[in-house]
Amino acid sequence: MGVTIKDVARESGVNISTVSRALNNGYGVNQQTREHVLAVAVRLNYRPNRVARGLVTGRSHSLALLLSDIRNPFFAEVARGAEDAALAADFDLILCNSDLDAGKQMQYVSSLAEKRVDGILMNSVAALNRAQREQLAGLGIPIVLLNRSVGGGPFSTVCADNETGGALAAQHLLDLGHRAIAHITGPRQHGNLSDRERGFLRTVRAAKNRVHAVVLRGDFNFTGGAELTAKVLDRYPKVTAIFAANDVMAFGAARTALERGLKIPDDLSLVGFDNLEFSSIIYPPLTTIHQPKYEMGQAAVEILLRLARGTESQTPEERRLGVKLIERQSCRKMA
Amino acid sequence: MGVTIKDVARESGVNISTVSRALNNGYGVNQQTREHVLAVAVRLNYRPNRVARGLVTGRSHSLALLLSDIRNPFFAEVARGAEDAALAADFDLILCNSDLDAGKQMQYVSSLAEKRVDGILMNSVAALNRAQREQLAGLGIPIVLLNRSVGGGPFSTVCADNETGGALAAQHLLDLGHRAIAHITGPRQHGNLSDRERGFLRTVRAAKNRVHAVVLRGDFNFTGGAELTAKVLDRYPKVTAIFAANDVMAFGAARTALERGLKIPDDLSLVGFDNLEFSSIIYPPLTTIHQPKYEMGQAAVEILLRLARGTESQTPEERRLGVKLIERQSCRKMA
DNA sequence: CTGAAAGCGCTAACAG
DNA sequence: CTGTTAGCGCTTTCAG
Repeated sequence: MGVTIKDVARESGVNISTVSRALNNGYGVNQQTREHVLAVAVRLNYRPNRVARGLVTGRSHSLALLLSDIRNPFFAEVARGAEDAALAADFDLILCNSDLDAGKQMQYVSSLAEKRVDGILMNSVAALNRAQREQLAGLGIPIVLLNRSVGGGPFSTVCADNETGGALAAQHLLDLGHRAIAHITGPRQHGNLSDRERGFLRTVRAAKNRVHAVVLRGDFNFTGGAELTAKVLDRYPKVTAIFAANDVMAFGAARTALERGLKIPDDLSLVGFDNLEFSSIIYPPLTTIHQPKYEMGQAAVEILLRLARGTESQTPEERRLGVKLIERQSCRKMA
Repeated sequence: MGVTIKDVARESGVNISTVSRALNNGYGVNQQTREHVLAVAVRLNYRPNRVARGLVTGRSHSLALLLSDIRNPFFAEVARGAEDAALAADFDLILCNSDLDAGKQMQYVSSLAEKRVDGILMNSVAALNRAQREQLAGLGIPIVLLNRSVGGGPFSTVCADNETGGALAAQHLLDLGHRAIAHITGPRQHGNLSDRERGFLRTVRAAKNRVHAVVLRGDFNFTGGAELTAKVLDRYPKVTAIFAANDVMAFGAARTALERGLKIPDDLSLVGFDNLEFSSIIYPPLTTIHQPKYEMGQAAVEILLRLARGTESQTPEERRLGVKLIERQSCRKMA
């Protein structure tokens, strides 16, 4: 099982090093010889053993994508962007689901280090203690953090402009004439969510007319969205619009509205965040802030590749990608 | 960057082969020596280079998952099952998005072969010509095909019991008293879909009472579902229930119903297939046939691992996993 | 331009 | 139980 470079060398009557050169660099070898070698390689159906190559070059030509769960459509989109970028550079991508478990995460990283991956793209990183951060940094493997708004210390980061997104959502609702708006979101510690909140509040407070804004926190999932919306409806009957910190919460909000017989957007306007594919399928199609998920995965891999190519660890890069409002049919214009 | 087995050997005053044994098999080495070596390894923060190991053992301890697009939630779920199973065996999983492009697919396979992956899990395989099939088989890498109902020739297969699923859907609607049912589905060539259709038709024809059944074909996506439903409504006004060949089509069907002012389930009953996470989030929650997606990924990896472990290519295995009806709120009982 | 030789880090006989 | 010795398949000096 396996025709090696030796076979090709023997068969074409040259030395293995010549075969190697002919197959790789290309230069430093006679055009004729090269063509001959190539022909033989094809005839023999030779496939270079990348493992062997990796052993000598020290690089495996593979990257890893560490995320909490690929079933989350947000991550699936990021993963696709990352994989496409990796493929374009002829790298492959190892998928790791960490479930946000710090232990599992470190175990993955450790195993990836043994495999000599050329870089790791970490999304939804579990909180790391100092020792773990240092362990990561000490690995000598390029790492880029996705969706970490705070500086990644020694690591490069990629994230969306969450604050602007929050501002965009608020401004849209303001423009539509809403004067009592609720923002339903997750816990304070969540960096991205609090950035969105900050943008939202900043904008609302800067409004000319007096605007009532209220922020409610809960789980940032479907159920959380549904429950928080119920609270909003109960406690703040004057609210005419809800800005959900992500699309899934918005779906929950829509469910609660429906169950209470409220029509969206007639009785309640709704804005989400993420622009998941599903937000256009749900009814009514959701107005939301688009996050360039695919591009984030792509950008992260590009940075990783640059880092991996570089001889020494370069200065970390922080890339912030733009967001935009996608107007669909979940918001109404107030009288 | 890189403490090797040599360093550990020198530092602990034994030969590298002893270190290797201490770290791997465990047996054939004095308990004391082993502990000492292990301690030194830890102290030096030694991580074995798996690439080097792979070169000599001939196995890379990694599998590949080839699918059309990870953004499809169905595949994401399969991928999660596969990754969990791989992780449990300490293998890692390389993600490949082929977009159902035969060329891209073969290119991936070829590259994976160069990397010496220990097995390939192929989902949504592009149609392969004879030469390609042979090329695949000739690679000597274990391959399992997912979602291929027809025998995979030399390959093992894993798929859900689609025919039973179709039957289950039909029976449910029949039990509810529906007597005019439409099945909206994809092209005839699609093996899984035609299995579902067969189960559906078989059951409907076996019904005691006379039942009108009609099958319409189109794209098996959201738009297709929406368009086919419009056709059904226009051409077959007596239809009281639609069985969509997959959930996404059912979502399209729901959209059309909504746009025409029809209420589900009051005016139209709807059954899907797949049980995507979203089918419980949409309104009304969709009654559907559950496909064990996670388990399919898991099973495929288990077979792959068994194949990879085996010395010689064993006889291919065909695994068919059970499906079940998930009753939610998109169907009504007829008078 | 090409060949010879060293060696990447590790495992696996084979001796002892 | 432990050390010696070959390589795994390839790249990469270093000569020629």
